[in-house]
Amino acid sequence: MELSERKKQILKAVVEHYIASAEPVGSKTLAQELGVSSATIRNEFAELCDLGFLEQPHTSAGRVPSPQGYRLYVNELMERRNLTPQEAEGIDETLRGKLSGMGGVLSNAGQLVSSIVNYPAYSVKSGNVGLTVERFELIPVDATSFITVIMTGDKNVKSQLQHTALEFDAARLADLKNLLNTHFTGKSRAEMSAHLMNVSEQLTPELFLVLSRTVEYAAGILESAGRRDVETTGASRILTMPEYRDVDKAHELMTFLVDNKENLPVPEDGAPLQILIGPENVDEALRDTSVVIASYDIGDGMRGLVGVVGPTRMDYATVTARLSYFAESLTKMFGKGLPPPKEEK
Amino acid sequence: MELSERKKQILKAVVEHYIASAEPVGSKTLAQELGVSSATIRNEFAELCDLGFLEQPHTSAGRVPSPQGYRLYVNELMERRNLTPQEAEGIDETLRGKLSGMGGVLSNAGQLVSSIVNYPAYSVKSGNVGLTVERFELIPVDATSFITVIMTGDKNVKSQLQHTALEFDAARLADLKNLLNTHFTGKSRAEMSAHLMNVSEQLTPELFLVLSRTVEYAAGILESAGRRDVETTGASRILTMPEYRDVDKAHELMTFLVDNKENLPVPEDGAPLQILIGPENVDEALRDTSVVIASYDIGDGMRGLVGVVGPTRMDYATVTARLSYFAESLTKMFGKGLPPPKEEK
DNA sequence: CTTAGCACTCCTTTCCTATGAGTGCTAAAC
DNA sequence: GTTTAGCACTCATAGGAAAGGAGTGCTAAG
Repeated sequence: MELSERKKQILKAVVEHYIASAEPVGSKTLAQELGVSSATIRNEFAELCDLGFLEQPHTSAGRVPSPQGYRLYVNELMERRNLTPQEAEGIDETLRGKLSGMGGVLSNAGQLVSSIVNYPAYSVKSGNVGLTVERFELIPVDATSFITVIMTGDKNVKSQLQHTALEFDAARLADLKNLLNTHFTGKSRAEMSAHLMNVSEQLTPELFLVLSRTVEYAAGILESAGRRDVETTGASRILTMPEYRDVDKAHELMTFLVDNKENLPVPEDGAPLQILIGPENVDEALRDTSVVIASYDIGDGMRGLVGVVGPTRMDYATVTARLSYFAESLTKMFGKGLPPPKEEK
Repeated sequence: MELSERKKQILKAVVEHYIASAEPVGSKTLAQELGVSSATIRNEFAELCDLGFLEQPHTSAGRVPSPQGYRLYVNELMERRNLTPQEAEGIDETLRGKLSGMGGVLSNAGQLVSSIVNYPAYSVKSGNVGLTVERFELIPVDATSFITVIMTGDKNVKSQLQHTALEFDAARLADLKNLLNTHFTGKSRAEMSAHLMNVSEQLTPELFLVLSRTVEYAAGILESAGRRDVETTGASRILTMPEYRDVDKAHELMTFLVDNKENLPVPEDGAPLQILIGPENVDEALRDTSVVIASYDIGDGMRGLVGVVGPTRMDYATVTARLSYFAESLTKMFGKGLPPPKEEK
């Protein structure tokens, strides 16, 4: 069933007042605003309560939006405002500063978002599970050490100095490199270690040791690339919010954000922006919080993910606007950025 | 002037009770413990107050150690206990787990320490300012891209895929590599950019662009290696401590730990363990906190640094014991670790 | 020098009482 | 039939008084 226009207006007003003040909204406040008497508002309040859009903290208090109320607000009532030029400029500024300053925007995405929206935030590096090594290179350094360079299928390059017990002349190194490139490229971690066993008998123990070191290094790279990494930042921002004046509540959420970050919601579908309100979160610890998640394009068809966590009384309009803008900016940056930052993390 | 033995005992007892309970210690408590009457204790209390080792929150409350009291406790009174086997095992366990699991123990040092001592902690990666590039390597990938490998003076290796507008055959690449190795090794960032200007005229603009990209990449590496990095972890742990039941106080410290981490104390001298108590901290924000800092040997004569932050009522005995053990373990690990972990961060 | 005794301080807790914002309901007005 | 004025009622919050109690400082005796 559809709410009357006035009910919607009232709900919208309640949500917005409550977001701004964190205090239950009374009928008088809205009476002035909507040009009807407080009694009328009260009647509407009562109905909105029955319908489950509003709640009363206690009998003689004002009204507070229920999760369902927020949901309707977010879906239909909220004005999807654009950023003010100042806001946009601020975000651009933040992005520019960090982009040139540090290697990875990606690893800082959470931090950036948190400072942009002023709520705790998290960023997810989705694991690239099918990744394999595309190429091995070995560069001689001195008699007993060489540089291992590994390029993975996603064109990332990692390298490491490797000391050995063996002496390597150019020819032996070339042999080793050949061995690596013929037998250990295009293989998963499991396949690599299986293969390592296969060749173990054809090699001297010393050479085998060197080889397995290199392969382990490669496996480590694949493993870390395959791992889904979640980083949270700005958790302490909740301490400024009235809902977390209670230290225990704050502590609970903060430890969750830090220790259980893997359980933060990561929607699988590709919606550019997703909002989870209160009990819509599966995780018990997020039942009175809302999460806004945006995804952005990293290039190579890969997607990055950033989320914002806050009380259900979150400023959805601002957060969604800013987060969308941020995600779009990032997508643009990766789209046009000539060589996408292959900088090592 | 030297305190009487009994005064020391009393001070010690007060400190230890207060550390355990966070509540002012009364004369009765200690009377039982020391086998004298509460009146005697009170007399001693009064004198210890006059001498500045104890304080009274208010006239009719028990006594609390003053910073000076903690200082004496730490310097003379505290029993530098050894770890219980369980504690040692726990730390070893933590170290082992993280060591094999992740690349850098270093970057996780703060986190490890925080979990070991149960206070917020930080780790400092001291900047290597005089670092230069030791060697450039370029590995052809396809016509218009190659891998840049850079080994720095400290034997760390970083690499990146570089796309160019130019076509590079093996000979040109070798030329470029030569140019890099003859003119841009052993140079500081400033010298590198100066040199870049010098050679700019002898090259085609396209080639110059490629060269400068590579040099910029190198400069970036040196810059990040030269930067002193501080990371804090476990800040939320303060929320369990009675002194931070007050959200505003907690918030103040937490934002300091996160946003001003560069201002966390980094002693220059090489003491293996240093303790800063309350007002001994220069920074205003740390005036009611204590900081315990340990340094450990990374090899190559470099030192790592980890610090623990907590209320002045910190459990110094446990923290120092565990932190020392941790630092020693790390030193040992780096000492014997055959090739010290040159893993890229 | 130690200790029992005692008056005193002052924090903490508890209980009580306004206060007041806000409600639900009824009955009149539009 | 919706809107509104009026009114009794609810209940969280703030303020203040009183009680309780832990701990003190001081004095005088052991």
